[in-house]
Amino acid sequence: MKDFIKVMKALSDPNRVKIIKMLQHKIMCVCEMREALQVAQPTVSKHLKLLEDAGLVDSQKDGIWVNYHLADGSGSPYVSAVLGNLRHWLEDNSEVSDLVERLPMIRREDICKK
Amino acid sequence: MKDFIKVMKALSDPNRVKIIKMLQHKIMCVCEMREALQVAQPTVSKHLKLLEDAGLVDSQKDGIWVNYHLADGSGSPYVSAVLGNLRHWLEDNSEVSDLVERLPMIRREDICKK
DNA sequence: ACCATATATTACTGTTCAGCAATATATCAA
DNA sequence: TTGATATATTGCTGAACAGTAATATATGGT
Repeated sequence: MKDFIKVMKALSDPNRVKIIKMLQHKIMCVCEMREALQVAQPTVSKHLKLLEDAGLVDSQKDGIWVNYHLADGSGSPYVSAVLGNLRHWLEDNSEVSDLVERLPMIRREDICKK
Repeated sequence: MKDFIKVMKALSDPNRVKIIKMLQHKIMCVCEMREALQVAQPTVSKHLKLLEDAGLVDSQKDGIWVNYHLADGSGSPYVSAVLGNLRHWLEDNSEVSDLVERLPMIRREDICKK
Protein backbone atom coordinates (compact mmCIF):
# COMPACT_ATOMS: atom_id res chain seq x y z
CA MET A 1 0.00 0.00 0.00
CA LYS A 2 2.75 2.41 0.97
CA ASP A 3 4.56 1.91 -2.32
CA PHE A 4 1.39 2.57 -4.25
CA ILE A 5 0.62 5.73 -2.29
CA LYS A 6 4.17 6.91 -2.85
CA VAL A 7 3.79 6.61 -6.61
CA MET A 8 0.42 8.36 -6.62
CA LYS A 9 1.76 11.18 -4.44
CA ALA A 10 4.76 11.57 -6.69
CA LEU A 11 2.41 12.06 -9.63
CA SER A 12 0.18 14.52 -7.76
CA ASP A 13 2.23 17.57 -8.68
CA PRO A 14 2.27 19.25 -12.11
CA ASN A 15 5.98 19.97 -12.07
CA ARG A 16 6.80 16.37 -11.25
CA VAL A 17 4.57 15.13 -14.04
CA LYS A 18 6.30 17.55 -16.39
CA ILE A 19 9.66 16.13 -15.33
CA ILE A 20 8.44 12.66 -16.26
CA LYS A 21 7.21 13.89 -19.62
CA MET A 22 10.52 15.64 -20.33
CA LEU A 23 12.54 12.58 -19.39
CA GLN A 24 10.60 10.64 -22.01
CA HIS A 25 12.52 12.68 -24.57
CA LYS A 26 15.97 12.96 -23.12
CA ILE A 27 18.18 12.38 -20.14
CA MET A 28 18.47 15.62 -18.22
CA CYS A 29 20.48 17.23 -15.44
CA VAL A 30 19.03 19.36 -12.67
CA CYS A 31 19.94 22.72 -14.16
CA GLU A 32 18.30 21.84 -17.47
CA MET A 33 15.09 20.98 -15.65
CA ARG A 34 15.39 24.11 -13.57
CA GLU A 35 15.57 26.15 -16.77
CA ALA A 36 12.70 24.25 -18.37
CA LEU A 37 10.38 24.52 -15.38
CA GLN A 38 11.46 27.99 -14.29
CA VAL A 39 11.69 27.20 -10.62
CA ALA A 40 14.52 27.38 -8.10
CA GLN A 41 17.17 24.68 -8.13
CA PRO A 42 16.35 23.24 -4.68
CA THR A 43 12.76 22.87 -5.79
CA VAL A 44 13.87 20.67 -8.68
CA SER A 45 16.16 18.63 -6.44
CA LYS A 46 13.33 18.01 -4.01
CA HIS A 47 10.97 16.90 -6.74
CA LEU A 48 13.62 14.55 -8.09
CA LYS A 49 14.22 13.05 -4.68
CA LEU A 50 10.53 12.31 -4.37
CA LEU A 51 10.35 10.82 -7.85
CA GLU A 52 13.41 8.69 -7.17
CA ASP A 53 12.03 7.49 -3.83
CA ALA A 54 8.87 6.44 -5.60
CA GLY A 55 10.98 4.48 -8.10
CA LEU A 56 9.90 6.55 -11.07
CA VAL A 57 13.29 7.95 -12.03
CA ASP A 58 16.92 6.93 -11.61
CA SER A 59 20.04 9.05 -11.45
CA GLN A 60 23.62 8.60 -12.50
CA LYS A 61 26.51 10.83 -11.59
CA ASP A 62 28.64 12.11 -14.43
CA GLY A 63 31.31 14.39 -13.03
CA ILE A 64 29.70 17.59 -11.94
CA TRP A 65 26.37 16.65 -13.35
CA VAL A 66 23.75 14.21 -12.23
CA ASN A 67 21.87 12.67 -15.11
CA TYR A 68 18.29 11.72 -14.44
CA HIS A 69 16.36 9.25 -16.56
CA LEU A 70 13.12 7.32 -16.32
CA ALA A 71 13.23 4.12 -14.29
CA ASP A 72 12.65 0.84 -16.07
CA GLY A 73 9.90 0.01 -13.62
CA SER A 74 10.98 -3.60 -13.20
CA GLY A 75 10.78 -3.23 -9.43
CA SER A 76 7.18 -2.10 -9.22
CA PRO A 77 4.03 -2.93 -11.17
CA TYR A 78 2.65 0.51 -10.33
CA VAL A 79 5.69 2.26 -11.72
CA SER A 80 5.81 0.23 -14.91
CA ALA A 81 2.10 0.63 -15.58
CA VAL A 82 2.04 4.33 -14.89
CA LEU A 83 5.18 5.10 -16.84
CA GLY A 84 3.77 3.07 -19.70
CA ASN A 85 0.51 4.96 -19.68
CA LEU A 86 2.25 8.30 -19.38
CA ARG A 87 3.89 7.59 -22.73
CA HIS A 88 0.64 8.57 -24.42
CA TRP A 89 -1.18 10.40 -21.62
CA LEU A 90 -0.90 14.19 -21.64
CA GLU A 91 0.70 14.19 -25.08
CA ASP A 92 -1.93 16.67 -26.20
CA ASN A 93 -1.64 18.84 -23.12
CA SER A 94 -0.41 22.28 -24.06
CA GLU A 95 1.73 22.83 -20.99
CA VAL A 96 3.51 19.60 -21.74
CA SER A 97 3.83 20.02 -25.49
CA ASP A 98 5.12 23.59 -25.13
CA LEU A 99 7.71 22.30 -22.72
CA VAL A 100 8.74 19.43 -24.98
CA GLU A 101 9.07 21.73 -27.97
CA ARG A 102 11.47 23.91 -26.04
CA LEU A 103 13.55 20.95 -24.93
CA PRO A 104 16.03 20.93 -27.86
CA MET A 105 16.97 24.54 -27.03
CA ILE A 106 17.72 23.68 -23.45
CA ARG A 107 21.25 22.33 -23.39
CA ARG A 108 23.44 22.21 -20.34
CA GLU A 109 26.38 23.62 -22.30
CA ASP A 110 24.46 26.86 -22.80
CA ILE A 111 22.66 27.08 -19.48
CA CYS A 112 25.27 26.11 -16.96
CA LYS A 113 28.93 27.14 -16.78
CA LYS A 114 28.16 30.84 -16.92
CA MET B 1 -3.29 17.97 -16.79
CA LYS B 2 -5.66 19.11 -14.06
CA ASP B 3 -7.86 16.08 -14.47
CA PHE B 4 -4.88 13.79 -14.27
CA ILE B 5 -3.56 15.47 -11.12
CA LYS B 6 -7.01 15.24 -9.58
CA VAL B 7 -7.09 11.48 -10.08
CA MET B 8 -3.58 11.01 -8.73
CA LYS B 9 -4.37 13.16 -5.69
CA ALA B 10 -7.54 11.22 -5.06
CA LEU B 11 -5.50 8.03 -4.96
CA SER B 12 -2.82 9.50 -2.67
CA ASP B 13 -4.62 8.63 0.53
CA PRO B 14 -4.86 5.13 2.05
CA ASN B 15 -8.45 5.53 3.18
CA ARG B 16 -9.55 6.64 -0.27
CA VAL B 17 -7.78 3.69 -1.86
CA LYS B 18 -9.51 1.42 0.64
CA ILE B 19 -12.83 2.90 -0.35
CA ILE B 20 -12.11 2.03 -3.98
CA LYS B 21 -11.13 -1.49 -3.03
CA MET B 22 -14.30 -1.94 -0.97
CA LEU B 23 -16.51 -0.63 -3.74
CA GLN B 24 -15.09 -3.34 -6.00
CA HIS B 25 -17.05 -5.78 -3.86
CA LYS B 26 -20.27 -3.98 -3.14
CA ILE B 27 -22.20 -0.76 -3.36
CA MET B 28 -21.94 0.98 -0.01
CA CYS B 29 -23.44 3.84 1.92
CA VAL B 30 -21.50 6.34 3.99
CA CYS B 31 -22.20 4.77 7.35
CA GLU B 32 -21.02 1.37 6.16
CA MET B 33 -17.75 2.87 5.04
CA ARG B 34 -17.50 4.79 8.27
CA GLU B 35 -17.81 1.54 10.18
CA ALA B 36 -15.35 -0.27 7.93
CA LEU B 37 -12.70 2.44 8.06
CA GLN B 38 -13.28 3.44 11.67
CA VAL B 39 -13.20 7.15 11.05
CA ALA B 40 -15.71 9.92 11.66
CA GLN B 41 -18.60 10.33 9.26
CA PRO B 42 -17.57 13.77 7.92
CA THR B 43 -14.18 12.31 7.10
CA VAL B 44 -15.81 9.68 4.91
CA SER B 45 -18.05 12.24 3.24
CA LYS B 46 -15.05 14.42 2.42
CA HIS B 47 -13.13 11.51 0.92
CA LEU B 48 -16.13 10.57 -1.17
CA LYS B 49 -16.53 14.11 -2.44
CA LEU B 50 -12.91 14.08 -3.56
CA LEU B 51 -13.27 10.69 -5.22
CA GLU B 52 -16.44 11.80 -6.96
CA ASP B 53 -14.85 15.04 -8.16
CA ALA B 54 -12.03 13.00 -9.64
CA GLY B 55 -14.58 10.87 -11.45
CA LEU B 56 -13.62 7.68 -9.66
CA VAL B 57 -16.95 7.01 -7.93
CA ASP B 58 -20.57 7.87 -8.52
CA SER B 59 -23.42 8.23 -6.07
CA GLN B 60 -27.11 7.59 -6.18
CA LYS B 61 -29.64 8.66 -3.60
CA ASP B 62 -31.93 6.00 -2.21
CA GLY B 63 -34.21 7.54 0.35
CA ILE B 64 -32.16 8.28 3.44
CA TRP B 65 -29.10 6.59 2.08
CA VAL B 66 -26.64 7.56 -0.58
CA ASN B 67 -25.25 4.59 -2.43
CA TYR B 68 -21.74 4.93 -3.75
CA HIS B 69 -20.33 2.77 -6.51
CA LEU B 70 -17.31 2.78 -8.76
CA ALA B 71 -17.54 4.99 -11.83
CA ASP B 72 -17.51 3.33 -15.24
CA GLY B 73 -14.60 5.50 -16.27
CA SER B 74 -15.99 6.24 -19.71
CA GLY B 75 -15.34 9.92 -19.21
CA SER B 76 -11.64 9.71 -18.47
CA PRO B 77 -8.81 7.50 -19.73
CA TYR B 78 -7.02 8.01 -16.42
CA VAL B 79 -9.98 6.83 -14.41
CA SER B 80 -10.67 3.80 -16.55
CA ALA B 81 -7.02 2.73 -16.61
CA VAL B 82 -6.50 3.20 -12.90
CA LEU B 83 -9.76 1.54 -11.88
CA GLY B 84 -8.89 -1.33 -14.19
CA ASN B 85 -5.46 -1.75 -12.66
CA LEU B 86 -6.79 -1.46 -9.15
CA ARG B 87 -8.86 -4.57 -9.79
CA HIS B 88 -5.73 -6.63 -9.26
CA TRP B 89 -3.44 -4.16 -7.53
CA LEU B 90 -3.32 -4.37 -3.72
CA GLU B 91 -5.28 -7.62 -3.71
CA ASP B 92 -2.54 -9.16 -1.58
CA ASN B 93 -2.27 -6.17 0.73
CA SER B 94 -3.23 -7.17 4.26
CA GLU B 95 -4.94 -3.91 5.16
CA VAL B 96 -7.12 -4.30 2.11
CA SER B 97 -7.82 -8.02 2.42
CA ASP B 98 -8.65 -7.72 6.13
CA LEU B 99 -11.09 -4.98 5.24
CA VAL B 100 -12.65 -6.94 2.40
CA GLU B 101 -13.08 -10.00 4.57
CA ARG B 102 -15.02 -7.96 7.09
CA LEU B 103 -17.26 -6.49 4.43
CA PRO B 104 -20.02 -9.12 4.54
CA MET B 105 -20.49 -8.43 8.27
CA ILE B 106 -20.91 -4.73 7.68
CA ARG B 107 -24.54 -4.24 6.73
CA ARG B 108 -26.38 -0.97 6.97
CA GLU B 109 -29.36 -2.70 8.61
CA ASP B 110 -27.18 -3.58 11.59
CA ILE B 111 -25.01 -0.48 11.75
CA CYS B 112 -27.40 2.35 11.17
CA LYS B 113 -30.90 2.85 12.59
CA LYS B 114 -29.73 2.56 16.18
C1' DA C 1 45.36 24.91 -2.46
C1' DC C 2 41.91 27.83 -4.43
C1' DC C 3 37.99 29.02 -7.21
C1' DA C 4 33.92 28.18 -9.94
C1' DT C 5 30.08 25.32 -10.83
C1' DA C 6 26.36 21.55 -10.07
C1' DT C 7 23.68 19.43 -6.83
C1' DA C 8 21.88 18.35 -2.15
C1' DT C 9 20.38 19.75 2.34
C1' DT C 10 18.51 22.82 5.78
C1' DA C 11 15.45 26.24 7.63
C1' DC C 12 11.73 28.84 6.89
C1' DT C 13 6.86 30.42 5.00
C1' DG C 14 2.40 30.03 3.11
C1' DT C 15 -0.85 26.62 1.46
C1' DT C 16 -3.10 22.27 1.29
C1' DC C 17 -5.14 18.52 3.50
C1' DA C 18 -6.78 14.69 6.85
C1' DG C 19 -8.95 14.41 10.85
C1' DC C 20 -12.67 15.79 14.18
C1' DA C 21 -16.78 18.21 16.58
C1' DA C 22 -20.56 20.94 15.70
C1' DT C 23 -24.06 22.22 12.74
C1' DA C 24 -27.05 22.16 8.66
C1' DT C 25 -29.85 19.63 5.34
C1' DA C 26 -32.76 15.90 3.84
C1' DT C 27 -35.73 12.03 4.30
C1' DC C 28 -38.83 9.02 6.56
C1' DA C 29 -42.07 7.70 10.30
C1' DA C 30 -45.35 8.53 13.77
C1' DT D 1 -45.38 18.80 12.86
C1' DT D 2 -42.16 16.51 15.63
C1' DG D 3 -38.53 13.30 16.10
C1' DA D 4 -35.08 10.15 14.45
C1' DT D 5 -31.63 9.02 11.19
C1' DA D 6 -28.25 9.60 7.11
C1' DT D 7 -25.43 12.62 4.84
C1' DA D 8 -23.23 17.11 3.76
C1' DT D 9 -21.08 21.32 5.19
C1' DT D 10 -18.47 24.38 8.17
C1' DG D 11 -14.83 25.65 11.20
C1' DC D 12 -11.03 24.28 13.47
C1' DT D 13 -6.14 21.96 14.39
C1' DG D 14 -2.00 19.66 13.43
C1' DA D 15 0.68 17.49 9.75
C1' DA D 16 2.40 17.40 5.11
C1' DC D 17 4.09 19.84 1.26
C1' DA D 18 5.66 23.25 -2.56
C1' DG D 19 8.28 26.98 -2.84
C1' DT D 20 12.42 29.91 -1.67
C1' DA D 21 17.07 31.66 0.23
C1' DA D 22 21.02 30.28 2.48
C1' DT D 23 24.27 26.86 3.21
C1' DA D 24 26.77 22.50 2.60
C1' DT D 25 28.89 19.06 -0.38
C1' DA D 26 31.22 17.50 -4.41
C1' DT D 27 33.73 17.80 -8.64
C1' DG D 28 36.86 19.77 -12.07
C1' DG D 29 40.06 23.33 -13.56
C1' DT D 30 43.84 26.53 -12.65
